[in-house]
Amino acid sequence: MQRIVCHVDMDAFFVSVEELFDPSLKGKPVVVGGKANQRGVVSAASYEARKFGVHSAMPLRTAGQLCPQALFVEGHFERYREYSKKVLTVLNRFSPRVEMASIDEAYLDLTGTERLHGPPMQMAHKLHQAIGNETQLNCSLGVASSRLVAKVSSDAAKPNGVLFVLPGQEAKFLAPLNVRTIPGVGKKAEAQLNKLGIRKVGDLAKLDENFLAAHFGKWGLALAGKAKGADAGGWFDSEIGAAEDPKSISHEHTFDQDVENRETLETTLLKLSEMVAKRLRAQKLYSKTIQLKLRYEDFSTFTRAHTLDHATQLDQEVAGAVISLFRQAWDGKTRVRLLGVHAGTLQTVEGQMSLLEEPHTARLREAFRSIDHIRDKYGAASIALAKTLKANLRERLHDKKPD
DNA sequence: TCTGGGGTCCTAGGACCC
DNA sequence: TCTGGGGTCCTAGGACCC
Repeated sequence: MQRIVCHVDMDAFFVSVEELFDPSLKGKPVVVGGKANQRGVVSAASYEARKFGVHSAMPLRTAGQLCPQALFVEGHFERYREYSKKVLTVLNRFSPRVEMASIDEAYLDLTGTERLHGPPMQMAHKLHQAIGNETQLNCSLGVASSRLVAKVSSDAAKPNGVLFVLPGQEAKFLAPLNVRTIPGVGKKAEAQLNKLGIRKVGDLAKLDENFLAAHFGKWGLALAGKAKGADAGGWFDSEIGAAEDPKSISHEHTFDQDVENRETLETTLLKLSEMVAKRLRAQKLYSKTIQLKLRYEDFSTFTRAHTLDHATQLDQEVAGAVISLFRQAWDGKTRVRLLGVHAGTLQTVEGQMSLLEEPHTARLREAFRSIDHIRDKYGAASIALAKTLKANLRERLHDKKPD
């Protein structure tokens, strides 16, 4: 049976949601991400702001210079998650195989739904209309025989359009587009391909796949397939709607001003550790590898990892590992721009643990579970964990006292 | 222009084991 | 004194995506 994939991409999603909460923003240049003089980048720009050259990932200060009259607003991720769920609810009516690929885009497998919903093009228009009616948001849809081509075509359909690439027409559709439009080809890869005289997807499709494999290895081989419109291995080749467990959970923070005060830095690491551990517990996951991320004032960035002898979801164990990595990594002088805490190698059980430790950590786990509960109910300020944790850690790390 | 925060996947070297 | 081959785990860094 002919595979049919639909990619749904919300138009200027963050901006459009903000407009629903504040209709006075409509029709104006709007930048979501923060104030024009803040550290940070643009999360989303309205089409009016884009006319001035503003685009996402651009530093806010640059956006402020390009378009001083733009309205700069903070992002509200709870709102975006709420609207993302509304979109998903609509999608679920159209196919049993749906997958959110990020907060503002999704894939639907429409293969074999024809008898229920009509031909794919008709169905795509019905879906487009339903999303508009039920969320008050615009989106663009791409329909094709692979995820890859569906994604590229939803982009070509913007704004607020629907585009169907007929089976057999994939290579023809892709040929005139820049290589950069292929997902996975970023700035670096584009430059390397350009150096070889490859600019359009059509140039790529003409090449022998052995040539690409010789130049770019495994990645080049997949690229040869993508140039012809195939999902060609990797993430694109996975089945739609086969939800996978997360591979990592992390939080990071960039300071408004670079920091050299140890107290501030370590308190920040404690907060980040708490946030990470709380999410581990919420998702019933345990992490074996804890990683510190450190970025200095000159933007040089380092990571340092520690693998525990058992997987954990406890604030104290995450924080303990991260603080000790930090004390080994930081010279105590260089000003710090960013700190991050990352939990990797996630599993659903604690796994091996020494028999001596077991009863102790089981009690701790209970304690933290109730703390999470109280926090959810009364807010984070109700329990000042950071302070007590910090005192604990001082003992453990300095005096090497058993707790 | 002065660069967020949350992720995924890939590579490559070294340790260690058989 | 010269030295294989494969597998897995760990660590660090980088490209890329939204």
